Amino acid sequence: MESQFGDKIRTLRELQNLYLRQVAPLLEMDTAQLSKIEKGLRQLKREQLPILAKILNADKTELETLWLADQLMQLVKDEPTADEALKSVSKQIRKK
Amino acid sequence: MESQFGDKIRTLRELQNLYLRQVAPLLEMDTAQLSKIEKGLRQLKREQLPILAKILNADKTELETLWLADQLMQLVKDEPTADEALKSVSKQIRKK
DNA sequence: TATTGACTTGTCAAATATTGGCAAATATAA
DNA sequence: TTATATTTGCCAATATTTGACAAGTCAATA
Repeated sequence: MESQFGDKIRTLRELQNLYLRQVAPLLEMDTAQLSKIEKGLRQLKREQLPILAKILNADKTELETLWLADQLMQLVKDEPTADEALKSVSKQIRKK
Repeated sequence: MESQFGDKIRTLRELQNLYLRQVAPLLEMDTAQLSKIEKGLRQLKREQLPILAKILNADKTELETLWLADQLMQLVKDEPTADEALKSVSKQIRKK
């Protein structure tokens, strides 16, 4: 599982029987880019998330969560203190 | 509290009675940069962490955790799904 | 086995973002 | 005022990410 977000949007796209070439232009990119995004080799821009959610008829919040989780994972994946750091941030967030 | 990491290394530096101008060159930077790092306006490079820990006579793991937490915070701070995303990553990490 | 359509991969220049370094500004103390 | 420590603003240099295109694979099928 390379990218949870990528896997998800690929699955959703296939469920809707859409081709890359149909979706990509709606995001103003070419199929190559979207292909890479689905494989986790590139990041979708944050502001494109709602657009994609609409295209795929998906829950925006769920996609946002997966997208953010991917970003976080990238940051912590080789960090020995990942667990503690994540916990610490959760705690800080909850305080707000 | 702008930056947990910055606050911490500033405190440690002051405890050791060191000036920016004494520490900065050991990290091959000027005082302005280090000042910004302590205030959370710039990031210390990951690979400089162990060097700084040694200079400040600090626990390397603790600094790593604070440093990583700062990076994570930057990513999630305006995200409505921050909490869920953080939890999800924690779970994935634990599986490894 | 040739063609077609969908997707993937590699490359590289262009666009963005981050950093380094300097000079000037501020602050505090003597 | 002078001296020392730190901060701030600016912008060039560097690094990272992206966009665009071409060529590639793969599977279905004529």
